[in-house]
Amino acid sequence: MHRPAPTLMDVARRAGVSTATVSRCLNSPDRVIEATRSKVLEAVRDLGYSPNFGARVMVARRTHTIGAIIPTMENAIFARGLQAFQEELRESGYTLLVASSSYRAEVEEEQIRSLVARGADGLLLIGHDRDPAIYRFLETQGIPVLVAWAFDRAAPLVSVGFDNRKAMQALAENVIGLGHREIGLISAPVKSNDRARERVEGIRAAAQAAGLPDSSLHLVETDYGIETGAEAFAQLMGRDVRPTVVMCGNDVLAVGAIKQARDMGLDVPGDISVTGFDDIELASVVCPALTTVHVPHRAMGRRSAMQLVQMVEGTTPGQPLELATSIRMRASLGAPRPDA
Amino acid sequence: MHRPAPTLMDVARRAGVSTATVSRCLNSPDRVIEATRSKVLEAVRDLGYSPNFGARVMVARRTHTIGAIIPTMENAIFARGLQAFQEELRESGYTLLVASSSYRAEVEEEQIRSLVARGADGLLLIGHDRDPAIYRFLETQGIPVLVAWAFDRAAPLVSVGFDNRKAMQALAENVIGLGHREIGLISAPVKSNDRARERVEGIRAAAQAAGLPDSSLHLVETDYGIETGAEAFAQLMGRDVRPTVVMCGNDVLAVGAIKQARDMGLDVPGDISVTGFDDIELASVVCPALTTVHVPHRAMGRRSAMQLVQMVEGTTPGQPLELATSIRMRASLGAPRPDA
DNA sequence: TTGTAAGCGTTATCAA
DNA sequence: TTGATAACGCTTACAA
Repeated sequence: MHRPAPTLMDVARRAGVSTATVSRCLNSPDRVIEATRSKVLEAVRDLGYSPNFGARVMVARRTHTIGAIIPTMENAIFARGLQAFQEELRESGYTLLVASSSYRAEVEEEQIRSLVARGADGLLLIGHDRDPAIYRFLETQGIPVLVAWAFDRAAPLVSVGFDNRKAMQALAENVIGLGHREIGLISAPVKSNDRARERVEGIRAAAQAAGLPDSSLHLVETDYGIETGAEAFAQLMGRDVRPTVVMCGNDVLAVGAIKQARDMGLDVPGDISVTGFDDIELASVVCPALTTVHVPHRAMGRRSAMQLVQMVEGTTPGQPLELATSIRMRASLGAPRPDA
Repeated sequence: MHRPAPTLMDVARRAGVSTATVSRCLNSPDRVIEATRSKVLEAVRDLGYSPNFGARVMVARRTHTIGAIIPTMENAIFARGLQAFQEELRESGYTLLVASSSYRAEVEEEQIRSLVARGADGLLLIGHDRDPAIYRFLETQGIPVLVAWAFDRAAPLVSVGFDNRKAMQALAENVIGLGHREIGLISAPVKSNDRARERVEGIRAAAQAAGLPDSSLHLVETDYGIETGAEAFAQLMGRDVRPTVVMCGNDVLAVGAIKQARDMGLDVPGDISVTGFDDIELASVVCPALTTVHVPHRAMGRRSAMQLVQMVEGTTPGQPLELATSIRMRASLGAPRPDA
């Protein structure tokens, strides 16, 4: 545990050559004669040599590493997209380093600095909402940054994602079209979370367009989780005016809502409709299956990786890419009871 | 994008001091007087300076980085434990780097080398099954390695986890106790996956102990996924002897099985019982709720982090820790039909 | 309290 | 084809 790792020098000594030759064997094997090469490679194996990354980076100025900071790993949404992101990166010869911020802005900032310090060649961030100071920092560091899971052509950073507002608005229009007039909303905290905020705004926009008064929207904010979704649902059901539908900011909250409805003996969608956002596996497994907005997570991950690699390699300045979402109509959404 | 990042030298020049002083300001601020310090810190801010990790590591020989390689990110099981792992690490001042191997041994090996090269102070691996050569490599590198999600006191590496075999055996005993005599098994591929293998063996052990012939076990191996679980289930149902229960190697496969049962018009557990392993959120959400083995993922993550930090800091040589699992009896498991 | 200078382990440029 | 040797950006004795 405390034995120092072998260095290039150790290998060179053992093989009876110079460090330069060892380095060449490893990096451009054809520039070295066969006999020397095999001698060196043998020494490498014997010693279990592995090049020191720090030293290598210091001289090469490139780490072939991409950093990603996501709000949480404990979340199928990011996990799936990230897996695709990493697969694509790997194919381009890059390694992915992941950190999670637990949805806390100050932790995210710390992680950004940490990944930059570690020499990440590029960064993937989720959403646009953050302290401008951090953008200035990234600017001076000259590190390409891509935003995913959101799309905003006007934002300071290039994004590959979808329009959260538009997507949720489309779903809300459907909901209102079915005749719902009192709409419950369960949202993740909107502070420093543009995705959550935009989704709520999408619903507002749809309501306004349909001529519904502001009072017909009943909002509860809560942390991400099945349990918290259930609690928020119970809270909504306890209010004076009961909504006929509960639209949730994501599938996990929605599943919590459905669970709570079951526990309260309410029929979904007979007594109350529920919708989600993301279309993770949970959505099609829960009973009744969840009506939700389908997000092309894997495509977003892959495209983000391609885009970011291009930015890092200087081929392009970074092009915003908007992906389409679609609505998955499933059993959890129905028309409100006529007598309600 | 191509502007070189500011160096310690740049900061020193701007603040009109030596590089040593700048370094001291950053690392031991009390060894420098207030006036100088503020001058330096101002220059740091102006320039958006961030220390070069490579250079720093080269001299400090410590990265305060822990690497983890998991089979996949797209999986609530690892995600939850890993989130806890990272939270605990953060509290101890370590950064987590995650890589995923897509369940491929050769990719895992590549990732191990990559993380080692990046100067990870310690490594977290999943399960014990891998090429001995890689253990030799880790040995020569002198890097502490901890195995999680499995427990085996006899294995070459210290593990923090649970006994997959014992856990599954306990569940199987329950199943057999209910009267099941023909048991379907859906397992992840057991090649280089000791967890999967041990779970199957647990069932075998229980069957043998109950005097069931080997022929009463009907095994299908398939990749991880809801869809693949569904296909495997359909395959089992198509065989000459229909099992009365299908035990799955994990919850995701089990949910696929339940889904397929529904699609085939089979009642669970009336016509066929289904069990899982892991107790992820999916398990309690699916209808009917899934009987499964509860694994203390978060605790495992936290304890692994604590253990690994201790190993890295040389406080202890690493102590194996076995965590207890328990059985969650839910609606998906019942007694077989008497007439079956 | 601050500055000077010697490494840390690589890679790359020259010469040999 | 190979070997010296000078960077790379930082920390840390040691000197001042």
